[in-house]
Amino acid sequence: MRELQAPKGVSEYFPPRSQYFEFVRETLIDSAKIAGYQLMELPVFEDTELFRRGVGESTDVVSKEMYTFEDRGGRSITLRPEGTAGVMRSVIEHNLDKLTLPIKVWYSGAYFRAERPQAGRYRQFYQVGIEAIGLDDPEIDFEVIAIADRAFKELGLKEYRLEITSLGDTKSRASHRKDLVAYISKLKLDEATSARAALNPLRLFDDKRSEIQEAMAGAPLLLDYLSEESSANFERVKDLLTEAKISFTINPRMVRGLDYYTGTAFEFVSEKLGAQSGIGGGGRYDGLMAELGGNELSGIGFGLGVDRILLACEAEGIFDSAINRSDLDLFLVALTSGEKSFVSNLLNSLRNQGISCDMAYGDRALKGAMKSADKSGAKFSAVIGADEIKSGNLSLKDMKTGEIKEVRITALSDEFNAN
RNA sequence: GUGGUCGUAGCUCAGCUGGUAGAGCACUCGGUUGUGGUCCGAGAUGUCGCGGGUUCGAGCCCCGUCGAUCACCCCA
Repeated sequence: MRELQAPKGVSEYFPPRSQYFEFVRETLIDSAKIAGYQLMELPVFEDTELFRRGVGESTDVVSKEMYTFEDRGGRSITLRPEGTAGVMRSVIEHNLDKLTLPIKVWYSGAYFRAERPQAGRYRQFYQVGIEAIGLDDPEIDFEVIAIADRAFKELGLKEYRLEITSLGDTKSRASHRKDLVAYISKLKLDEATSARAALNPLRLFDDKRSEIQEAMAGAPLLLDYLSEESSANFERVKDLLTEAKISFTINPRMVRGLDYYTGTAFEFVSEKLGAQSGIGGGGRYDGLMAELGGNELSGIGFGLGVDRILLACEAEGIFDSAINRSDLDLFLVALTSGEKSFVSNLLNSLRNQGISCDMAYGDRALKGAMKSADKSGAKFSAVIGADEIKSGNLSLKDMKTGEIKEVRITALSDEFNAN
């Protein structure tokens, strides 16, 4: 074991793979931005109470997966396990709900859950999320789903599916729950499972064990209990998705892990990942704002798992053809150490003019320096020796074609700005 | 939190029934005068995850531990 190593279960991204991570994250964010969502930058830690009330005591996330500690002032602090609760807190705290509605925000960052690590499941993971608050309308439900779907298509993902359902309103949920509990009480379950069912009977729908799935086959479905309004909303969302040619399947057994969801709920699942195949999910939450002490505003949002989406992209071979994503225009090589300060200055002045360029550092032989030029992925390279400095001309080499053309050193910036 | 598998050079891995380590890739240098990507040659590299035990002797066996991985639970 190394003396120092990263804590268990964290994901890290470094070159060259970090460029794909960045690409994925930026693509997800762009999809939200072009729909009018604005940045919300929030703390990674919050008062523990926020998640207890916001996410729900009955959830596994709160009951056993939070990183909670006491700070120096004796306050109970928790590393955010998800993003929505923090957004709500901030909206309420800064009275954003008094402004024009809906509030449409996006956010991105690290989240923390103390789970056993697994492929696609990390203790620190990254999400891009959006929330549209203060509007209860199928149109906005559709918009939120479409933003996620557009992001995935933009990335080039094909092997994924969208599952949707409606979790109904408070009344429909209550009557369904009553029947479901009655149904479950007749089943023979082991201790752990019935304890889980007692906390949230819906969980049993999600159990992967075949005996449980068989036992649940005849269980009453929430979709059959929807109120007229919920049902009409759900129909409208489905129609909009169909019109937009966003394919989906209805999964009446879908369960969301956090307690606050109501109404439209959805999940994007990659076909190319293992057990942790959910690449994004979200839904509507009616009672959350009020629960946290704010106005009775409804909202909808999603969280997209950047780590898993990156994994899915790789599994689909999306980056195979992207051989070179380097941003460098030019790579300079000093022939001998005598030209290094000249090159260094030239480099600096080119950068001042907005040209992305780099140079071979250290005392490497020309062959080695050219190798680093190659590896840098720069579009052009140039060797600078005493001759070039004297004449003021250099040979600009196109690294792809090998073509060389003479350029005045003073005209270098024009050469690149023209492109 | 539960269970399975695994942990050898920077990376991917080989190492027979225990005798103190190897390959490919990558890396560095070179193949005569200042141009990379192919080819050829040379070179460097490891406390075999860590700790303990068994043994004359362990990378290979046993125990523990840390980590990874896969599944359950749960979820992004």
